[in-house]
Amino acid sequence: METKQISKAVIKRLPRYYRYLGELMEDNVERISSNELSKKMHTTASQIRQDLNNFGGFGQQGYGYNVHYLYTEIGKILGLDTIHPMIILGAGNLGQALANYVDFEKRGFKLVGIFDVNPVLEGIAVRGLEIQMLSELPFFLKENNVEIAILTLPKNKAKEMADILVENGIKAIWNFAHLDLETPDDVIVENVHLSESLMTLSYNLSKYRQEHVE
Amino acid sequence: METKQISKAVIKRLPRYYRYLGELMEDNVERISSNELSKKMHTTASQIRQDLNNFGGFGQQGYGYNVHYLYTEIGKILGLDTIHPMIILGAGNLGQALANYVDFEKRGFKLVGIFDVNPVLEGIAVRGLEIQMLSELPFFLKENNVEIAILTLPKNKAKEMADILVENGIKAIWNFAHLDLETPDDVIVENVHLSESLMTLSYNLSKYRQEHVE
DNA sequence: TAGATTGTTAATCGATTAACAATC
DNA sequence: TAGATTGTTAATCGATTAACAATC
Repeated sequence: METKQISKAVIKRLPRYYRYLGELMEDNVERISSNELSKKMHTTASQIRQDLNNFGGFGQQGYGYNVHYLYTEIGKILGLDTIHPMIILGAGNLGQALANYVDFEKRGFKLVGIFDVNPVLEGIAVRGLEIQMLSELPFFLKENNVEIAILTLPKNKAKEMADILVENGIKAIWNFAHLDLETPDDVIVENVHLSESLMTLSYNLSKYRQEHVE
Repeated sequence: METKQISKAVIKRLPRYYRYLGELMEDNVERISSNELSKKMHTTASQIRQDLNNFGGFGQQGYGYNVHYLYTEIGKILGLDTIHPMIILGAGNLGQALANYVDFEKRGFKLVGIFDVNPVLEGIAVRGLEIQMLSELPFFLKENNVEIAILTLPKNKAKEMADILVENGIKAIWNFAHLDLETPDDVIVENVHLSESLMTLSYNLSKYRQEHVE
């Protein structure tokens, strides 16, 4: 089944809509118009309507959007209505931080394994899971249903492990390593390049200084 | 001084150029053409030349770009040639993980303070810095030169602290909290919304499944 | 019904790619 | 010099915004 191609820009905005709708629900707001929402989100009503209409007509003329309904629908679109078993490769500071993110489990992202190379870490429990050695990974992948692998290993190790993940049929990698993974087309890679984000901040700061101090 | 407006898309790509050029330097590559680089980076030579020419003519006809020179110049553009004193607000898992990121210090991002609300953490050393109480933050900001504040606090606390940061003249916030900070125009906010990144991955996974399994 | 607001088409704006003259 | 490759202008493509008929 081939679905209509939806632009990356739209997809990147969906989680933000989801977040705002969640907040509206917390505030017991029942319905909202694209215009009101656009003001809250500092965007245009037109963009909101265009974005949502990629997925269906969730609103009603003269009424707007039902907050709860829209929240649920966007949740479905984002795949938050199913459980996603995840493993973490790299039990360093970042790996452990991600393991302890409560929000993820709430949204269906369920941690089922955590791995590292460092023998010192073996057996230490993180969020109720004992850290395993990366050498056990291929066996683990064959025995367990894993959807998403989180890569928080150093560059070289990350590259090596990505190959093993692909060989064992993993189709989604959340990559925190400072490299672009070379994976087949059917493997989904979502990168979080923290240092690049910090450099962007640094750029904006420098530019601001140049424009205002001199 | 008003500089020509450079699009966000271009700026977001700069750190990636910087990373690739760094790798080329490690491999002792002296010069590279936009065409070669475009193949490595899976982009177009045209885009590379356009991007770079926003900042100046770094190349030479018939020769290409000198890797070391271009690396240095992009570093300067990104503000990596100066020291940026940073503080971390929130000494939880993520805060500590970021504190221990070796790469940051290498690029001039120098951690000078780490804060939390939890009294249990007070005085515990992270990367040689004792965790301080957030109540001491305003005083600390008055006494010390701080450029960047890293926010790894929960939502509510983050909102509150952002106001204190702004009041005390902080001009750059690296925000990991799950909210959009409402700050004055002259405050630069760079968001890292991890859960939104994970949802994007989840969306792509769901879409892939729909297109291929059914 | 009248007013509000969507869904959707058309217009505009911006970003990417192509092309090529300039020049090393 | 001839070949290579940039810097830059022009063409294309895509995304955002505006407008408005449809309809609740």
